[in-house]
Amino acid sequence: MCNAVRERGQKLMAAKQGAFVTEITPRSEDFSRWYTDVIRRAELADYSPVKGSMVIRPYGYAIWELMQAELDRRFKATGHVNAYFPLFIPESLLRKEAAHVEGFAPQVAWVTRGGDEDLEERLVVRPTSEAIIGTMYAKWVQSWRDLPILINQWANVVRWEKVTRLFLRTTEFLWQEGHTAHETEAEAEAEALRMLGVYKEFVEQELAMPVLDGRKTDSEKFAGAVHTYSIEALMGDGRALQAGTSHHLGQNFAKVFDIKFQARDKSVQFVWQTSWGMTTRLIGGVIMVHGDDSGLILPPRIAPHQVVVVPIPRGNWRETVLPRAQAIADELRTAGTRVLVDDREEYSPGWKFAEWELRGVPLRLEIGPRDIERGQVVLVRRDTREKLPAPMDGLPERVRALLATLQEDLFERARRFRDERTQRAATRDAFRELLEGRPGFVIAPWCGAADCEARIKADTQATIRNIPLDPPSPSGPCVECGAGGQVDAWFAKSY
RNA sequence: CGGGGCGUGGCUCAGUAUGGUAGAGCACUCGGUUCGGGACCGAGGGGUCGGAGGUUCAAAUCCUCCCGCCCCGACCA
Repeated sequence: MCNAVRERGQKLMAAKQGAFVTEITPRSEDFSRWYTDVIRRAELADYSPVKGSMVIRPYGYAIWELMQAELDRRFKATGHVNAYFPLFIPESLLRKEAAHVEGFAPQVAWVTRGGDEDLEERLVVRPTSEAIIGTMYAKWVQSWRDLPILINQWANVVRWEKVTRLFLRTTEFLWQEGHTAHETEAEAEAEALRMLGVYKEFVEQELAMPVLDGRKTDSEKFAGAVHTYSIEALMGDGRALQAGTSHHLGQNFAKVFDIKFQARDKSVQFVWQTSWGMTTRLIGGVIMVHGDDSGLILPPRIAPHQVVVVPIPRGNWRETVLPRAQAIADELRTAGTRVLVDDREEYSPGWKFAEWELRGVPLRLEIGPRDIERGQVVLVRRDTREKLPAPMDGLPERVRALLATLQEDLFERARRFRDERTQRAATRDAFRELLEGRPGFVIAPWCGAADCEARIKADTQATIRNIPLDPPSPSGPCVECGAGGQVDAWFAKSY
């Protein structure tokens, strides 16, 4: 109660001091609350009556659609095709791969009844689709000529999570899962790495989120994989977020699902497989990497509205200002920019400024009678709040250039933050100090033993996020046990 | 799943120690004046207090059980 009173007091103070938005908890005060406040106030998502499950609202879904389009384009460009497999998987199929079941069993939702009859065999609601897809691949592959199979699926999956958070971990979530089958181990390995590269490029280019690409340790890899690659991003509170994973499955699933083919040398072989996925969690990542105390900041490339036009009503503005605003919007649209004209009369311009900042629109375009006299508009960047008067002539080009700059600047800012929060530790004590002082990535030599990894996790909560591809030689002995270091690993507390 | 916190109009909360039948601000509706950083005046609508039991003449308030959300830990995208 005391807290509530104090908080309200602080919010009022903030308002008096000229802060623009007072309806969300400041990021520095309580990062978690800030995160959920932003999501709800920006209308990205809402809690649903189903425990652990959320509703993705139109504005949030529009972001997902833009991500989907960009990812899908990249999948097609690398020769993949989309298909759809069933939501339900017979228990017996899931059980075939021992490590796989073991990994997923605690998170699986079961269907035991259909209508008014008990099922003869229980079904699981897919937590991932290796089992059902492997079963189908066994039917489709006879010869080396049938390979590779490069299929992607856009779907929902269910994992019975104990603790859920909007976007980051919900019982049901949306994702994309690629499942490929190849003739050789080298080909599968190349595919796993290629898709990791696609993910990195996508996240950095479209989401302006710098990521570290690397390999997971054995204890962190996907259940049933030979090895797992991931890209890891650093959130605004210094915790890491796994933004995408790509697995080399070897022949583990091929052997249990019997996916065989006649090879070029006429021998019968098992296929080599990969799988890779990205989820709606990325939306949570975008919020936590770019957002500020005023709310969301969306990278232009995934912003549902890249520009919001706010006409300033004054005098007979409906005859003068509004038509100009509409004309400018049309011009921008023709040039390929996503524009919204906020012509609502029930809200003041100031209210609209705050509202669209909260919703993360990258660029605001103000146009009023004064501007029209001068043949200009006022552009305002969401990230820096800079006000930039711009002549009406050549506006589409100016806006496009500004959006591109903003996209780059967001990436640069995030990269600088990540770099500032990435430190090296050579000793056990230094490692612990760094983690407690300024949360972020800590690079430290590791001997490769699962024990050391587990011990570090147990007393610092930090895990090895991944080990960079082509790691340099270790910088010293293992931070935990002092034995010869094998690699420099990237540690962090994570979501 | 363990520890802690919280559920009262759409939102933020007051009211709960001392039971007497629900209030504020914001939001919303209508009318008018406004509008270059969350405008103002006037008139309205809306809650049975997370749910179910119980105690009592009387329960938001006391008791029991259940549910949900948030935060911190063990598991995961």
